[in-house]
Amino acid sequence: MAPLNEEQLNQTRDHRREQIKAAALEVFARKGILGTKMSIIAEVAGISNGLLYHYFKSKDELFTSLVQEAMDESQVAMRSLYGLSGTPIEKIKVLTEDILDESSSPYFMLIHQARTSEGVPEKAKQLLEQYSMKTFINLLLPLFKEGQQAGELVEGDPDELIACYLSVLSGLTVINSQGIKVYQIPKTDMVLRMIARS
Amino acid sequence: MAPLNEEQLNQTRDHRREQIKAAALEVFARKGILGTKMSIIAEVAGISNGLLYHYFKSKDELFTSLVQEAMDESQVAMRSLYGLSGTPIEKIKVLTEDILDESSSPYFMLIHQARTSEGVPEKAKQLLEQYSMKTFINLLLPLFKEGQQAGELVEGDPDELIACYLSVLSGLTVINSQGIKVYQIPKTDMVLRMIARS
Amino acid sequence: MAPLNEEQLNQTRDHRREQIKAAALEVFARKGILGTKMSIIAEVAGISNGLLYHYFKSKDELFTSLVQEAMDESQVAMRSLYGLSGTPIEKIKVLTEDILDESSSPYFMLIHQARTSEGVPEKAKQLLEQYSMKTFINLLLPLFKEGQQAGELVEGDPDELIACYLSVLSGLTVINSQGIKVYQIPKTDMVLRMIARS
Amino acid sequence: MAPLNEEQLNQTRDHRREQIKAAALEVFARKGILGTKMSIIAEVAGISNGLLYHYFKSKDELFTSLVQEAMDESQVAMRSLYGLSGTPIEKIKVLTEDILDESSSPYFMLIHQARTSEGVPEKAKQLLEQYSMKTFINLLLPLFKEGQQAGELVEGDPDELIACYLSVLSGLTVINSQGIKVYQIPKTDMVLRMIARS
DNA sequence: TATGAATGAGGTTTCATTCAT
DNA sequence: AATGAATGAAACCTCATTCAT
Repeated sequence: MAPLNEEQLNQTRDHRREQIKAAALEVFARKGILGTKMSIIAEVAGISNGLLYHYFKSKDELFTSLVQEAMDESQVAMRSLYGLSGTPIEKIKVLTEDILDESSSPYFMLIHQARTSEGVPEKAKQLLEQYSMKTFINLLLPLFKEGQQAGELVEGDPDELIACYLSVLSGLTVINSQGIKVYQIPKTDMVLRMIARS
Repeated sequence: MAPLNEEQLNQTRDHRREQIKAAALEVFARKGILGTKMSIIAEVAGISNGLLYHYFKSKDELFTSLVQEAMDESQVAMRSLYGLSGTPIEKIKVLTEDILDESSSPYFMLIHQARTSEGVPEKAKQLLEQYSMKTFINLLLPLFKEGQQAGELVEGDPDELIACYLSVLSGLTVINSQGIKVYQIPKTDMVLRMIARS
Repeated sequence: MAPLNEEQLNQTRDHRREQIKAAALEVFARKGILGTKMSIIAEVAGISNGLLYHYFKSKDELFTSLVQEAMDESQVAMRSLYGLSGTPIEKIKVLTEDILDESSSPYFMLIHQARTSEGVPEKAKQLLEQYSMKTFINLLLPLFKEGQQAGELVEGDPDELIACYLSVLSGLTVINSQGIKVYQIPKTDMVLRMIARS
Repeated sequence: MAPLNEEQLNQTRDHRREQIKAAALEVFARKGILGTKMSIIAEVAGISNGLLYHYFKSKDELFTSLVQEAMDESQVAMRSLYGLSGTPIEKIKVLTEDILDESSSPYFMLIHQARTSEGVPEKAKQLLEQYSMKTFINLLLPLFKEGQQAGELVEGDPDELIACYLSVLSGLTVINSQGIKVYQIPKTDMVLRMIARS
């Protein structure tokens, strides 16, 4: 008599949630919170306006949950570097390309939006403060230190080095998207030059 | 109390316009178009809400006129480099510090906002397309070429070099503001390393 | 497992209807029409949202059918007084206690809600007009007249007496519920004093 | 050059506020919070929807400020009794008529709505708890005690007496409005009988 | 010119009701 | 019969812009 078994339901629900999150991520990352209308997200997700609120309590909650996810994913990406083979600088290159790659960058762009835009919900701001920058710096610290010892990276306070490197990438990430086709440049090498010893 | 003569009136009028523009620049640069309310601009300018509309037809017009001005000022700043004494890389350093300096950066930030934000009026977008990037590149081209010939800058297509350099600065500009005190880093040197020959 | 026969099906159906009505009565009586969400009724009834609509076409219909039932029950309660032994004032006391008793009052509260709240469906209003007050007055008229003749009740137009008495009870009913524990007062005696001859 | 002097402005503003409050009081008192649409208040006040928000931050704030005012006014009405000449029961009769009089009752109705309806803002609830009932009881306590000593009122705990008396009036107040023309009865005398010694 | 009240279009959110399974 | 996802109308609220003075 039950219309759908529990597993099927959960599957559908999870699928919908992902579908909505994917749509929201795309739009939020590109347009920021204020530039994003819930109706657009609904449209992109191919669902009705009201259904959004079946899955997320509010625009703020949706945005915040994406920020949370973005932070997690970013950390995973950074942690995974240590599993790769290669010299420190090579690993950093992988990370850089990953961030600058449009297809994977929405998460980084979202974080950028959350950091630099107006209208970001308080909770998202707290997430950023808790996790961000310092956390990322700590994650990359061993890698950069190793790079410095190997003489691959420039000297100086590694914390500052990483912070600056991430800031530049964060900025470039946005420039890179937006449909702004400034120039298709091999940016990776240039960014690396900031931190690489010649 | 004799009524003001025409010149005085014009002076007052111009003064008001500048006053409004200064306020608007500050707010737009920090909060973007969508994050900026006309009422806030009025408040910062110390005038009433309605008076804004005596001087600027609309929010869009106000924003666009600021973008125009920002482009002009940026060009002036770049052109003025050629009047300085010093090697190319030294001149580029001056420009970089100028851009990264918070107090002078609102214009650069505004341009960044205009390039990367949602809700930018069509006319402002056209301005950006007309003038921007290519124009700036052309302005800096002699300087960068000179730098390459002098062996101070890395080799490669100078257009790409400049575009990338400006993109990074554009991104950093926003990071730099926003009260985001991520880290107080001597960014200038690091940014320069992207383009400087070791 | 043999399929259920028709009678069993009907029984199930009726049972469900009662289950829903009981839930709805409780919630409507406490929160009024506008304060009551269909989803809450479903939850209280322990069924799904959609199933409500298999048994009742709409919120309005559900509410209206409850009002109908409440009217009927109230009349039954009043009619049953005549079967009791005791003096008129004693019977009225029984009725009063019955109405003020929280556990039995939902029906009276519902009628109160229907009379005094916004958003009451037209059909429920018609029911109230058709049946209410005048009907109740007529039901109680013999009792009150008898009481007056016995010198137990104050004199005056018995219709007015009853109307006022019921109005007061109606008002108290709501005060009494709502979790408003203003004061635990032996209200019955005081209310009776309004109509009882000293 | 100033368009209107400050006094004129304040006058206009105050007038508007009162106009809005009057409209809101009327509608809230009759329909409760949930039954009242901001657009209706605007319509009744003869202004645009948006202007409401120029004067009151939200529906909740508007409602709450009215509740505050209603509490104040009620207290004033009760305090003023002590300035009247006459016996205690005569003063209580004045109060009763005042409350039951339709024209002055909106305030009492609003308080009733705030006490008994769903959707009442938290702040309004706090106001009710702070001030209500106990405060009113204390205000009337001397009067009722005096009445008891004079043998005009029935005996018993005066707190309970007052609480019950006010509850009945509160309930009647709503019945009385709503366009429910149940019966035009001389209710005052009947209500008084609840508390008056014969 | 200058003010701040006033308007109204448009965005967010809720919830009765319908639909697919 | 039963479920819970899905829809869409309608309410609240914001803010660019206009208006009366």
